[in-house]
Amino acid sequence: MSSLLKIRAERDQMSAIERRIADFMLENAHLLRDYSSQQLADALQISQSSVVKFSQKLGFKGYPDLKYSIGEAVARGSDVPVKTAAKSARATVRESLAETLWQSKSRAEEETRLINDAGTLSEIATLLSRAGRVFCIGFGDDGLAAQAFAQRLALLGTLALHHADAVPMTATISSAERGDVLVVFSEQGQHAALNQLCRQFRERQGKIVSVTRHTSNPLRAHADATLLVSAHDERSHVQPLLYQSALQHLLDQIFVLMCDGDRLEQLNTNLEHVQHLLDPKL
Amino acid sequence: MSSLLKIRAERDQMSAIERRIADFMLENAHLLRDYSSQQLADALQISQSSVVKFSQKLGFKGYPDLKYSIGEAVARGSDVPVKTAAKSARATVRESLAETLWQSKSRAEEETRLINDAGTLSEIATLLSRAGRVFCIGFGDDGLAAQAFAQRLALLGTLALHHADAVPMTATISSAERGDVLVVFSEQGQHAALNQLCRQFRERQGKIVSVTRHTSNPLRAHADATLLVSAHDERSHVQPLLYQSALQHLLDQIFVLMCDGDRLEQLNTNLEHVQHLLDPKL
DNA sequence: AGCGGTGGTCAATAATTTATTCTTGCTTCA
DNA sequence: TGAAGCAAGAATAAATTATTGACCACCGCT
Repeated sequence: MSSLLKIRAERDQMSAIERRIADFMLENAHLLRDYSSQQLADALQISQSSVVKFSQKLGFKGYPDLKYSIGEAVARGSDVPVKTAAKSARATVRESLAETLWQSKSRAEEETRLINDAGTLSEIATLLSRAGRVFCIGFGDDGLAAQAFAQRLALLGTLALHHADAVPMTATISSAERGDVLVVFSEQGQHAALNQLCRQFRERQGKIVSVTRHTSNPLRAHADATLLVSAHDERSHVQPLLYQSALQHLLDQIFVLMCDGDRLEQLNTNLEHVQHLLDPKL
Repeated sequence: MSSLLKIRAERDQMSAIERRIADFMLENAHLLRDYSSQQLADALQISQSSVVKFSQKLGFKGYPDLKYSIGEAVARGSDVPVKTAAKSARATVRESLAETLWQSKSRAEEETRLINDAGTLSEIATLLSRAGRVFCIGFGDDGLAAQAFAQRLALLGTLALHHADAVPMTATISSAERGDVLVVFSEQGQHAALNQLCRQFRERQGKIVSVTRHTSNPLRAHADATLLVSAHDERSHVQPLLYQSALQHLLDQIFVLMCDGDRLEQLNTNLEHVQHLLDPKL
């Protein structure tokens, strides 16, 4: 996996100084060859140990190891595109819109893949498979994702409930018991009401899965398992699209993982019923 | 020039020990990452200084520099192909789920791109931009897509209404007038109630946009403009995911096309408000 | 507001790695 | 034979990197 992508993916979750290091590396990846950890530290006016800790935090043995890895990434050409360099001709933009937008989505997907290890995904899939009931909650766009996910689960024969409002959810949750799972969708993970809800749910012995952006946020801390999304674009109207796409892909993976033997049959039966409902002729 | 090539070229005029170093590096280029000059020397039963001198003789600043360069060469692929049999089968399957699923989505996206020309997309974007009110309707998964789209439009300052039920929609539509647009989401396009609705809407001089799978279906026939989705997978539980993804991408394109000047400002204002709502602290 | 606790930073320093120096031994050629 | 030239290694200097411990800021909680 490209170390540059990894840096990009983790960037959100970094402290100010770490982010400066990350940015420097992303921008000057090809110059890094001539930088020792000390020189890099001097260039950024920070301490050398910060550079080393940065490297280790990303999972490398140390600074030289990270440097080596970046060297590989650059050589491989999987360099992070400097910017989506605002193309001059509007016509060009239009023609390739589908393609460039999809590329952005692909990048977001890859970043997201890097920060959720496969083990966690299957753990969550197992957790949901064995759950008594699954509660999904989220507001705004997150609410729609929650609802869609709940519908998917329902097709698999899992009892899944969804709310886009904290008040009825509070009531519903008061009946939760051991074995139930709460899936909380919150891009920023800052919503006080949701944290409250989690505490309440935890008291009733339920398991909590959080789905948030890859920043440090209170919601993650409360959760038994976390799903993380990374999606970036300087254009404020595009970023939400990328977030939604990466999030959806994550959920889709969970869904696929849950589709085994019995549940798959259940799904097929349900799909057939739905088909009939929509078009009695068939 | 690739450092590996250089080593091979110089090999013939090297001393015995240098040649052993050269051979070791050529054979184990991909393992060199984990060797310090001392370890390499130990492995070859030679002195560490010989390794350093070897590096310098070849024109590198020192051993790390040579190592870095070899890393690049390997990454660039100018090396003997590495065997990738390391991972266990199960782990590989798991890890690649994300990737293969995404590839499937990419395929669906591409198919979909091919059957909707850019012109149609911008026409629809224009239509929606100029619309008085936009009505979105769909059932099941389509309903969620409709809702999400309506929410997006609302953020752009367009008056957008959404229903997942034909009955209230009928009522709402009865107030439709020229300049309004109805966006009908229906994967199969077979739903009688929706056709009914379209007829009613057309009588009131509204424009109709259909969003369906790329089959011949009655809904397409009723529409002024059509969006088509292509998504195929033999696994019944995967196909809906692909459909959803491709559909979403189409809608995202429309959305991006609609984001210009005024509306973009409106969007940013709205996003800010939403941000405040979710996290008053910011 | 106050209070542990956590996490991040830096200066100092330890540890490791790399580079140089200096010595030795070998070969070559006058 | 002996001086020059060169390769290699041991010892050591230099550099780079990694760790430690102290300090501070911030966060969530009471």
